[in-house]
Amino acid sequence: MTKNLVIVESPAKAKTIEGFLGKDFVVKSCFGHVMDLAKKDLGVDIENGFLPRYIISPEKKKVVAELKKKASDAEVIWLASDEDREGEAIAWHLVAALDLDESRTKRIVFHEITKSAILEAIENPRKIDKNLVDAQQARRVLDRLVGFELSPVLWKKIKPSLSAGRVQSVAVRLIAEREEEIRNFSAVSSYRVQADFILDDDKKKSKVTAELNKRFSEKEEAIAFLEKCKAALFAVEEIDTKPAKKSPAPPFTTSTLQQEASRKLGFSVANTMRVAQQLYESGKITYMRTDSVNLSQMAIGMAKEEITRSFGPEYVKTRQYTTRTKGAQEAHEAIRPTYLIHRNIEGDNSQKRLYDLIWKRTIASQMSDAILEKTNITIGISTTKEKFIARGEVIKFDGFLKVYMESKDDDDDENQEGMLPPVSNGDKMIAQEIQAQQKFTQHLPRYTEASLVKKLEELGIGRPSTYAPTISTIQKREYVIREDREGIVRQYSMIRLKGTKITEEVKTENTGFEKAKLYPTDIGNLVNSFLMQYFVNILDYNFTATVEEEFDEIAEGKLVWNKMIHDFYYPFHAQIEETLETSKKVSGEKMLGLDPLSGLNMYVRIGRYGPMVQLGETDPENKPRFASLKKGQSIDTITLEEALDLFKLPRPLGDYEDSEVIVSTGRFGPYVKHNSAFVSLAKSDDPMTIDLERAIELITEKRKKETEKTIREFPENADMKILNGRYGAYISFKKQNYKIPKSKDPKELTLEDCLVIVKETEPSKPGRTSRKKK
DNA sequence: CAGTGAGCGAGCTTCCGCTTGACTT
Repeated sequence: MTKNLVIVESPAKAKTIEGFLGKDFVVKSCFGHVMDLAKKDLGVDIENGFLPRYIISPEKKKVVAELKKKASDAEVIWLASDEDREGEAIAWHLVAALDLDESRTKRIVFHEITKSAILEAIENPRKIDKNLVDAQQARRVLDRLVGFELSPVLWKKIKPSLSAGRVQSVAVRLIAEREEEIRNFSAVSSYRVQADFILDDDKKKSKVTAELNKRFSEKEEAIAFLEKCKAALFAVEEIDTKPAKKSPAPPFTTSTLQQEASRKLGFSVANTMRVAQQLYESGKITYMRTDSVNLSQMAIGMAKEEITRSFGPEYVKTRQYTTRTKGAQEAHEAIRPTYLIHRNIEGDNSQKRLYDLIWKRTIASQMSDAILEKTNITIGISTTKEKFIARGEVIKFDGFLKVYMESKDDDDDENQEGMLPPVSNGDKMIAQEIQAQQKFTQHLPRYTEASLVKKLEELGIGRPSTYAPTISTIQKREYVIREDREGIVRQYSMIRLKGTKITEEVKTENTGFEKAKLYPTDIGNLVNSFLMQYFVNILDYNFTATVEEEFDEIAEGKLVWNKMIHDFYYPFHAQIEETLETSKKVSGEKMLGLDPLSGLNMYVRIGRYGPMVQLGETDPENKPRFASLKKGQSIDTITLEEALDLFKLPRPLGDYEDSEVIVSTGRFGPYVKHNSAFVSLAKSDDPMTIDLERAIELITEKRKKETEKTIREFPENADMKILNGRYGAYISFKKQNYKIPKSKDPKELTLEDCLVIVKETEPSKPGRTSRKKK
């Protein structure tokens, strides 16, 4: 008999809390939401006041059954889900799913996982806040209505299986629009002038690098300036020294952790979350999905101690940060080490590196400001009114910089500011060399996964638990692709004045190289422009912020949730109907030109299976030829020549073992076909240029792998095989696969052993990756 | 797994936000 059953969302949290409470308490977790709208139809009864049709989520049936059993023999059930609208809804769903009666059900909340916080929560139970639940219902129903009415429009007007939603469609819009801006950008160049001086009277001949306070747009102006410098005298005219300070960044939230792990460690958003989850589950950090920068008093106390011990009391400056993020719900603490005293942890390399980052960020957030001194030295030129400026920065007290410095997205540090030598007004300077270098303006940077998360968070779109899944959805739908792209080589000119000689040199630089950046695909662009044309209100960057305000009103009891949904739905639904009626099917079709050989028209468009080219008209008499675009090609940029190349496949390479070898490209990329066997080409192979020799090499390799795949065969029974797969050895029998018990050595198994295993074990179910049956 | 792309029509796809395992050939 359990006296008290406490239900929290996360199992790791359950374990911790159980330790704080006495033996009269059992703590279990419900693993997040247990109920959701039915997936069939809309899951919402529109005619009946938008009544949601809830079901217990199929994957939660087991959890619910277990909790129900535990609850039935508990005296009091404490619902301790998070204190935000999703958490409130979870508590409410638990009441329904577990069939709890009000008299023995209590709702409690806490913001930090400490004994005192939990005990205090137990002392102050409350009832479920129905207004907050209603705000969640409004959020849920709105997302369902938008997603499930918008997506089918895309199926009809563009292509099946596409998706649209309040969050993902805005994410795609951001990327598509940024690419558009970059396409329209044209770089403008100007000449930046820098001089290397030495101090004339100084014995050490100290060096000073200074930049001219003016850039020249034309090369002639830069040369004219250098001409004036030939006979000029340079002297210090002004020294301006002023104090400055730098403050540490607040502790990590999900979004800032993803950004810093991306910049400092090169982690993808998904990888960061996976590693953080591992750290959380082993008790090393606090919860990793949070929008709060808040640290508990206990954590601040630990930080103070740790900083005093490691760096001295002058390095301590405790701070309580306030969350400014739009729509933040702050159900958790910031992400921090559970015990700041643990400087290092056990674990794999990724875990150690991410932990180190979290430790440093947390500690730094409670450290003193860095005190700096910034100095500007103005150097006059006797022959002209322009000035050279030398900038210096000296750290007087390092403070938090001893531990941690936040990275920036654009880290092209051109002016590294360091120490300047001591100078006085009037000091003479000698110019060793003056360079005018042609510089180009830069377009806005493309989004990385992490900088997209940052932007979404700024717009108040998405939640800590959905940033990583959203990023993966828009890539899975092939709206967006993450890739590296080569830069281009560009020429720039460098004009130097040394002594009295001016020389000009044309140099080259590589520009525009991109690493792991997000690009819109053809489908992404097409879907985005369609949605922008017909549903600009949903794609509006302020749409979420506006509905969030209404959700807040619902939570405050000032607005009835289904009234809000009613007011949103009917105009929106009319828009859907109108679009279905008036808009044409779109494919982004363009004519590229004429095939010089056949005289047929070449078109490029989005087909049922993605971007494609079509040679000839759609005509039942003379069917056109089709070909898919290759990876990396786009309907925006493909040329007629490239399109013609696509029809050069399949290409016969010659004969091998008396049958023809053909190279072509299919659903899964380029391949070589020989007899009825297919071999995929390597990344480095090009189907247009591959020769017979290389193709035979690929075929032989594949055959070798095939033989290695078989561990054992039995002459007595051809159906029975022991094969080596991705997850180790397994038994294959009559097209079914069976696991081999860990206790058995696959090499030692006899045919009899195998037959026993086949008879006694269930065949492995085909995985999610296998093709669906038609 | 492997050269699809017409048109018909069945039946399917799809949202966001909370949580982790179960499982893959």
